Amino acid sequence: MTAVPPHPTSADVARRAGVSRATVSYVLNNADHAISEETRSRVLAAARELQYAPNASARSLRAGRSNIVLVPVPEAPSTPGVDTVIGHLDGELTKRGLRMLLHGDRTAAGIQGARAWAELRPAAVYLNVRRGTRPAVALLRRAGVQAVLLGGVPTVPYAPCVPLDETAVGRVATRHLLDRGHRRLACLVPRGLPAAFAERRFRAVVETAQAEGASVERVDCDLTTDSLAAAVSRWRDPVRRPDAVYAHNDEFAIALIHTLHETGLDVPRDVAVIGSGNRPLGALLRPTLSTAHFVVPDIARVIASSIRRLLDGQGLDPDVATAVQPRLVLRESA
Amino acid sequence: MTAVPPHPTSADVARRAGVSRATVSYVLNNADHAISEETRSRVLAAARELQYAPNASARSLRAGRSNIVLVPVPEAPSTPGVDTVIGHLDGELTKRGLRMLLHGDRTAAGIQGARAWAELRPAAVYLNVRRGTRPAVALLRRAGVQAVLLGGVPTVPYAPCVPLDETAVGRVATRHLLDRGHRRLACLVPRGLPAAFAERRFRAVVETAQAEGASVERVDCDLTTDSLAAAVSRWRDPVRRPDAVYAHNDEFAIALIHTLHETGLDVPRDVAVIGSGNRPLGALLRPTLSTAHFVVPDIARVIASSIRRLLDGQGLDPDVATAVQPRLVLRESA
DNA sequence: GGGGTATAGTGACACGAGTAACCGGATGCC
DNA sequence: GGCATCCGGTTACTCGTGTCACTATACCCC
Repeated sequence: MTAVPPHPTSADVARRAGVSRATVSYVLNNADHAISEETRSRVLAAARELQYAPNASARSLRAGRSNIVLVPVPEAPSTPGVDTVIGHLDGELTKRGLRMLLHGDRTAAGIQGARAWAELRPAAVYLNVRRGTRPAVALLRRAGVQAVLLGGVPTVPYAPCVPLDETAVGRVATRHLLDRGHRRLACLVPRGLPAAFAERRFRAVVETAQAEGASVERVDCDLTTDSLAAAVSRWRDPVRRPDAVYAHNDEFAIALIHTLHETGLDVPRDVAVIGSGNRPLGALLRPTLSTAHFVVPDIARVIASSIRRLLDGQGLDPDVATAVQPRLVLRESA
Repeated sequence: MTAVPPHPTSADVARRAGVSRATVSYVLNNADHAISEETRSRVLAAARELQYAPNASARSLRAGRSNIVLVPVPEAPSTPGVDTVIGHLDGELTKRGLRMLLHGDRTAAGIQGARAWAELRPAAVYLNVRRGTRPAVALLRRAGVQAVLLGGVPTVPYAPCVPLDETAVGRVATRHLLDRGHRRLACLVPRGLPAAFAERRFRAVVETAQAEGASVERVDCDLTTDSLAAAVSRWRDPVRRPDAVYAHNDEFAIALIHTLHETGLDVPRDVAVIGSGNRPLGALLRPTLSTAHFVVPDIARVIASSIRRLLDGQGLDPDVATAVQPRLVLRESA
């Protein structure tokens, strides 16, 4: 391991171009400071030759902020679709001159996490409303974070919020089942996921159903043969069988349909099944899967645009409300 | 939006504790500098009361490096499992006092990307060997990045490398099919993925098979009914039918098995099928799916430990070689 | 020739933290 | 008493950048 020369600084560029460091700075940030075309090009040439890259630490120390948008993400991208939102978000933010950095948020909970994020002095932070408690937001604000944008429900008064409601897919799916005339529903409640997550979505389904006088059987299960078979076996008896099932997501829906077939029940004739997430496999296996899902690119776009607007002193993107509405994809299974 | 007070600095802590800023620094970094127990606790109390969080920019500017491990990730987590490696990696790095930040690498290609990463002056960068060209690594080194660790094959002479070979799962799966006596193989080559990715894995399968005198039919397809059905239809004729198929990954394997059943072919009696990735659904649908996969937690552990060791001036973790070997999960389909 | 103004460029300071060098006082040892 | 040593703490400099305030030259106009 030979000693490597240190990275060139703006002083090196200045020396090489035969000008002062201030001039280099003005040129490279093309500030509106009069600089002759000739020295400008000399500076640019020197920077290129030295492969100069400004030191982000020094820059954000001086500026008091960075161009970083920090996105704390949960350890496992368990929620299907969340990972893809983030993938799209990166591109959208880049278009707007910002740099997205992901940071696992499992390492520090509560206010500890906020403190860790604050250390980076990002320009903006986009995080789940559950993590964005009032003290956490206050801490980030004091740390100089200009835009703290929350995602999720319920919306809170102390920070702007993209009302991205994961339970909405459950509601939309349920409403479709009701529209088709089903009144005896069932809802899978996965054990593997964080309990509160599955629980909330179940409650949304129940509320939607009860408003129409429909019943909802609760089916706790996980993604194993035994678990699903046990749940399904008692549905052989038509009296105990629901008309339709909301399977929480497409993986469970596919597995459920498979298990129903093995039990001798047909989908959708005996039981209708609907999932959520719009996974590719759902369009492929027979019967093809009906599903409710978010329009990921639209959501990513309004989040990025809202962050940019907040940094520029404006409010949320007005398209937020429509972008967060889930869509239905109707195929054979329900 | 009311004006918020700026974030407290170490000077604020010093003022509150009635000591100098240097003392605060010594206490908070518990350097081996004699400080009385009494002032130490006064400083700690002041820091806690002010919710002081050090400014990472200032710290890394002064130190010339940060505790950041930057991991540029491709826009789409195309390789199933790569995303989960990263999830595990975060935890492993945190255990070792490092902070992982993910950065989309689609925004800037080639040396441009390296320059963007260099701006953050991370302590370490872990990136794919394809992105880690010689000039890119040299640039990072000159930018003060202490540890540049590459992942992937081929290994290169100019930087330490974790030889994580995505084609290895294909080889292991193929070897299993050969061991079972299959000599007429087929291999799915997905169109959706980056071409080179699918192509490399296909070639690995071909090489492994030819060494044993077996043939490999190439099946270009994507994850749609039409595409798979077209491929499978000509297999109704036993003369043209392969003994066994490597389906590239578990999603394709599940879809393929489904299509084969609809065509009237049984798995594994008529055709054996093996995937890779060890997805949960594979253990569930009938026939249960055989699959080759990487042991994600082990891989994450050796990567993290190697980064830590490189920062400490040591070499790669000696367990790297064994950790990157893929494992077979044998179930019903092959 | 004096005063105003635009142009091109420089000097110097601040941002927040880490740390080498220094300093006064108490203690120990011959 | 004289010298070294340890303790507890401070002063002052540094990292790389952005930018305010300033200088110097040239030009124009009354």
